[in-house]
Amino acid sequence: MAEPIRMTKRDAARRENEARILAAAEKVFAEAGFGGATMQLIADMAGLPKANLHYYFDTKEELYRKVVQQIFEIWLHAADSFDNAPGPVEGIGAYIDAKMDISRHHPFGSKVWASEVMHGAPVIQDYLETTLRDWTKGRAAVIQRWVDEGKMAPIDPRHLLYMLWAATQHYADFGHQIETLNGGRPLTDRQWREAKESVKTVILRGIGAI
Amino acid sequence: MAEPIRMTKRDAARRENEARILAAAEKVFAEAGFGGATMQLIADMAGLPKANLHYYFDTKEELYRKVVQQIFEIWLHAADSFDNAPGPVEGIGAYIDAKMDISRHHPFGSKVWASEVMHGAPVIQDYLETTLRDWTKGRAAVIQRWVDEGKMAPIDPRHLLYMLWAATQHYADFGHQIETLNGGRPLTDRQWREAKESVKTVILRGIGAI
DNA sequence: GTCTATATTTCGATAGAC
DNA sequence: GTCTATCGAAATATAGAC
Repeated sequence: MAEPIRMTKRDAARRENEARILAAAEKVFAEAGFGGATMQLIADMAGLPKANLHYYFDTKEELYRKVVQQIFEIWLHAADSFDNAPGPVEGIGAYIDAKMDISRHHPFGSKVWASEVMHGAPVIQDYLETTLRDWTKGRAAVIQRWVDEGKMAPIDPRHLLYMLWAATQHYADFGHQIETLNGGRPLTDRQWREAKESVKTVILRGIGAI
Repeated sequence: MAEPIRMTKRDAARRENEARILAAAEKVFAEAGFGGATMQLIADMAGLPKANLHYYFDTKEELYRKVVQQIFEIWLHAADSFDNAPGPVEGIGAYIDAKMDISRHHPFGSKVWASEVMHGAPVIQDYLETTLRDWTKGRAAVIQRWVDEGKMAPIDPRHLLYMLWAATQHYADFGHQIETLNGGRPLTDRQWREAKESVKTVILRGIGAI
């Protein structure tokens, strides 16, 4: 009779510990890279003995893989803003907003993703070739339709998508450089709004949508 | 009497070995990150015994530092295209051309730079705070002048610079992703030209310069 | 200047008591 | 499930013959 309750408690502890470890791992992997990250650093940041990490995640690589998968999900959700939009002003505008918000609130995830891709995507190559390829194909078709409908200038949809990814993720991946050039201070709320507006204005006017 | 010649030969050998090591190190650091790179890998790629690396560069960190400095010089030279331009179309257009060429021909350097900044610039923080800060201030002033002269729309010069860096370097740093989305094949000459034109068109129209 | 062999350290992973 | 102690592998760095 006590079993269900004990299982629930145990499961709750497991979930919490896993979440703590994943959050710590995301930060450490982002700041030190996969090779520079150590299980000891992650354990210290999670407030757990190193051996416990190996209890929840067999190997360092498995832990890293989970972190990258987590990030990938976040990227995919940003695409929702893109859908069901009547035209590029709403669709691309909302997408930029969503991506900029992610850069601000998930900078570690963005960096881990960037690092993974820069090193040749040794862990998530299959995602690139399946999920991301399909996603890109679909969005490129939407953009092409907007071009055909005369709602924006004729731009290669692929290169436009790359520009959107580049411009938005830059604020996370190169956040340290931006902060340094900002006098060593993080961007304020106001500056983040200005950044968003700058990106949206240049892109939307650049594709002839406004 | 023979000394000068022997010194010259020795110096030539030294320079060639250093260059070989630096080229190999740039590639390995780019592909594996600082932590993932090993002196053995670099030595193998340079075709030298591992101990020789320590003869030319005392520590792994010193070798890495030299690689990053080399890259920094390349970035600075790209700024020449930006100067002495009558307006944004010529200045920013030439800058985009130069940065895109660097992304194509120095992808490893770009990745090492990106990785260094992403990890908080532990090695080149002083460069960010001096050389890069001054450089950015100067270019931002030029852009602001163009705005004041009515040659382009009122855009925050900082955010425009970030967009230029982001859009151009993305083709190096995320080259693997772009290649995967291109059917697993590197961009052709034609596709590189299209990429350049896309970036230039969107940016220059986006800032109201064309 | 070059290279082999090795010292020293660090890290990922595990064993085993609790 | 948790934690201490430790193993074994791998990496940086160096010693010393040539």
